[in-house]
Amino acid sequence: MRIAIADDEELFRKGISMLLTDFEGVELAFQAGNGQELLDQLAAVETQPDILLLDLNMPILDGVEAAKILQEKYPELKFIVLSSYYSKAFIVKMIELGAAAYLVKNSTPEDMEHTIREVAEKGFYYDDKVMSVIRDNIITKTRPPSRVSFRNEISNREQEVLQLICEELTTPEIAARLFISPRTVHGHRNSLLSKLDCKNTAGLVVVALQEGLVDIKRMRF
Amino acid sequence: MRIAIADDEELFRKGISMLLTDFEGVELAFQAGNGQELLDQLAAVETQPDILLLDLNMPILDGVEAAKILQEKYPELKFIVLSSYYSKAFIVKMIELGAAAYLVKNSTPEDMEHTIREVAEKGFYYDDKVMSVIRDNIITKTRPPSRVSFRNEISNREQEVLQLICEELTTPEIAARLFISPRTVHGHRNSLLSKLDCKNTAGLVVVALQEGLVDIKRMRF
DNA sequence: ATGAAAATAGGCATTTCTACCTATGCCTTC
DNA sequence: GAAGGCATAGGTAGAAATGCCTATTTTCAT
Repeated sequence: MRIAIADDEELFRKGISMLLTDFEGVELAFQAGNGQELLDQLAAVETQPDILLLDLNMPILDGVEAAKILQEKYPELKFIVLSSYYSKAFIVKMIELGAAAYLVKNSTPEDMEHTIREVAEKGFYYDDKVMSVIRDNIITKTRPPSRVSFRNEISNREQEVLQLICEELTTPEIAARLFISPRTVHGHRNSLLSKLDCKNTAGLVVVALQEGLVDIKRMRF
Repeated sequence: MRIAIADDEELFRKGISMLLTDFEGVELAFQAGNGQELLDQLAAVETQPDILLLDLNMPILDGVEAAKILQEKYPELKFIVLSSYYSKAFIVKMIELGAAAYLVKNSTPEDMEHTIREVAEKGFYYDDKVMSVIRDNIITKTRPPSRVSFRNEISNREQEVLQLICEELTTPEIAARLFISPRTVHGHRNSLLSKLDCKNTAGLVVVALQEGLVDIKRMRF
């Protein structure tokens, strides 16, 4: 089984390489320090690696962008995403881009070997944490806006206003859409800022998207 | 742990009941022969069951319809879908409706016990087959809209400004952070609005998050 | 070295946002 | 029936954002 590594940290790459050599039947295909190098190497080698360990944080061409290209040009290549943290947004994004697994960097070597072997055998491997994120994502995405965390705290009207803010409407536009006074929209916006503990509109949108408080289907894309 | 069963076949229900009594710490809450009976029983009992085994094929009110109502009225109730076949469409549908697990009827008692225990402990359990269906569904659902990446269009400085906007900084704050004039930040912000085709800050944040143009790790949560 | 793009910065005008207030009518819950 | 939450709406201010201009310097590639 040939494994390639794409990570910007030299030391990390070397460390992983050492670990991989200890694994039965595993061979290092090549290493890359950024997404561009990775693509260059993939284009250069004659036999493609079976599995790629792909770091999210890389200069020049990062993991997300690299994954988009991989999905297009090398759909057969199974890649395991390496990241420092469990980030909801990244997990979802990378799974959507075809990631075979999502491995946090402070996992044990045993975790890594297990992940690699599962990916080799079944084509993918999602641990409990990742599955949980995926499940949340499926359920909240299809059951439009309905969630527990902040969902309990904000009122229906506030949610409507939040939705429209995320759809790039200004206060007067929202007022017109909801047939209420702009001042009322102000009030709801202020409640949202307070309840969601934000400093400005940007914060509201971040929280709304991260917490699934709005219906993404109604938005751009 | 109290478990309820909803299945139209008397013999199957009895058989499952017998099996359940063999499991450590498991107690039968009640049985129902169709969806309507299930809802009646749920409304009647004083203490809700912890887990529900829900058959898909039932007369009067089938599993799918029952699940919709369960999701609405008893969102806390974890239900395990029982079905005769692995059907992609059903798996996807039921997971969307909040199913905690999908168990085919010719599984072994050990499989069933394992599923029940995992659901009790983690809140859900998807076996390899189910996971595979979910994965296919996610990837194919999100692949079509292959839109252009904005990554290449925005400059480094613009990306930095975008990042800080998403971190809820105002223009003067961003200017101070980057040691440049607020007017320059204005310029970058305007370029972003233009390049990303947005109407306001809210739009910028939406695009930034959806397209992964910013480092989520540096943000709230 | 010439042109293109990026980064820098400003003027001016308007709109929008945010932060303090107050206040009323309508529900539901206790 | 009192209390509290919600939706409604307004006053006043100042801060921020947005639009539409111009202009310089740097940087990079042809």
